Amino acid sequence: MLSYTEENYLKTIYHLSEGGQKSVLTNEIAASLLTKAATVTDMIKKLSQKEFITYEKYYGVNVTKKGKTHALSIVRKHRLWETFLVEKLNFMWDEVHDVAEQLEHIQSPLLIEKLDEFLGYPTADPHGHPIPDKHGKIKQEKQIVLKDAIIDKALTVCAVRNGSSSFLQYLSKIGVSIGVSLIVKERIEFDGSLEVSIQNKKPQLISREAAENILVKE
Amino acid sequence: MLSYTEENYLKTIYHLSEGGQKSVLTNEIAASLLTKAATVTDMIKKLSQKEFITYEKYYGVNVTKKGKTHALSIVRKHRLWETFLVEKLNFMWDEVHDVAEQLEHIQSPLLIEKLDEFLGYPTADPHGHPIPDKHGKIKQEKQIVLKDAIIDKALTVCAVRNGSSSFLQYLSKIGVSIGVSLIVKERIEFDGSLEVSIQNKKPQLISREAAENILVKE
DNA sequence: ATAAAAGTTTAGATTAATCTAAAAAATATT
DNA sequence: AATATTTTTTAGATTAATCTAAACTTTTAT
Ligand SMILES: [Mn+2]
Ligand SMILES: [Mn+2]
Ligand SMILES: [Mn+2]
Ligand SMILES: [Mn+2]
Repeated sequence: MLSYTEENYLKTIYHLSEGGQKSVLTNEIAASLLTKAATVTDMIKKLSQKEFITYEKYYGVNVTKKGKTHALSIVRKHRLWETFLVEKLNFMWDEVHDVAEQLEHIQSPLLIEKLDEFLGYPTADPHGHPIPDKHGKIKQEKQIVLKDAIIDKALTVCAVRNGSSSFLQYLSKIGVSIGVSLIVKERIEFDGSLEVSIQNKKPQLISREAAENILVKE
Repeated sequence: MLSYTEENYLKTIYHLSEGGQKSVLTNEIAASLLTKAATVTDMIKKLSQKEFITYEKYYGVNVTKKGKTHALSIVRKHRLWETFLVEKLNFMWDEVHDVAEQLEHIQSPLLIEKLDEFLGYPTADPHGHPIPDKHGKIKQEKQIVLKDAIIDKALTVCAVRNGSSSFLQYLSKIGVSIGVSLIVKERIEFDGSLEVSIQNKKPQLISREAAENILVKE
């Protein structure tokens, strides 16, 4: 139905549209995919012609119902594969993204059904991101950005917003992973960094930058 | 290094060159890949330019050392994935080929290392085909085509030569799978079909066509 | 309200993979 | 040995994905 490349564009557009209801702009897509605006314009035309997105010239694109369904199936595959790599093959959580980027394009509904079953129908991937079920339904927990958390309240890490190796390796180093308990002890006015106790250990500083990329629940 | 398409051509050329030492001809490749001779000629030029094969105009191609190494790594991936699908995800042996055809192109040496370990370093895939190790070494058992087997000798099925669903489903139906014991009771002169006892049960007829596609050992 | 800047689209090329039809070479047949 | 047949290659198109440069629209700043 869609080529490998078209799928990557659709998934990216879907992710850029998540949350806000503004249209997704050509340059945003180009930046995400490390490609050029002219290339994006061409692809946009193709995807809108196929009715995965709607497109208003100069004003950006929106994902259609059909587009969202397909995008969610790609996201589902990506996250199930990431889960497989970590749970079954003992990958580190910072090693899985690039491989899943390829595996998400494998076409076989039976494979995904059976993989899901083999993994015990997981609802979140190794980064805490929700895995859509086979109908595209996402079980979303209420989560807060660590940066905005209340002082002295017991929190649990539930996801990361950034899947880069450097960030994930940094988190591993300071002892942060999904499910770990945190308490914010102090917010430093000057640079927005936080003093955080991880698993009730001696508080340590986490930069504002990092705190913006850690999601927690109460 | 090689595109998805180039890998498919290289693997096909490698398989066509297995056994014999004759050059592989343009039309053979075209037939295997359901493509046209003109397309094959172009691809041959590309692969020989990259030194995966040598090419003598009008006389066909041969796989180089470098080409064989790469082809074996694709075959290794294909067969490891097939093994995974059957052993871990409970696919039937006739359902795995098309998915493995896609999975064999995933690029990640780490993934294959870990998959191999997860599967316990298997030496044969669900069809009895040998899985090259990470150095490309194949552990090949001596095997006989059932058609040529000696009458009344105890045999064990070790591989199939044809991976088509229809053939594999037929085999499942008559109770033939890898490891099953067979005894050829009689060879029918007229059409070359064989009367075979499967797992010591009442002998039944197997066509010459089928007997040419079953490999056994003593 | 203009003019400048920023963002987007169009025009024109390029590369990979494919095809059909024509030309060329090798093989088989008389 | 000459001719016919088969096989292979070349020539010329097409489609997908990409790029640069130029043209056009929208937004921002004077
Ligand atoms: Mn991808
Ligand atoms: Mn993830
Ligand atoms: Mn393949
Ligand atoms: Mn196989």
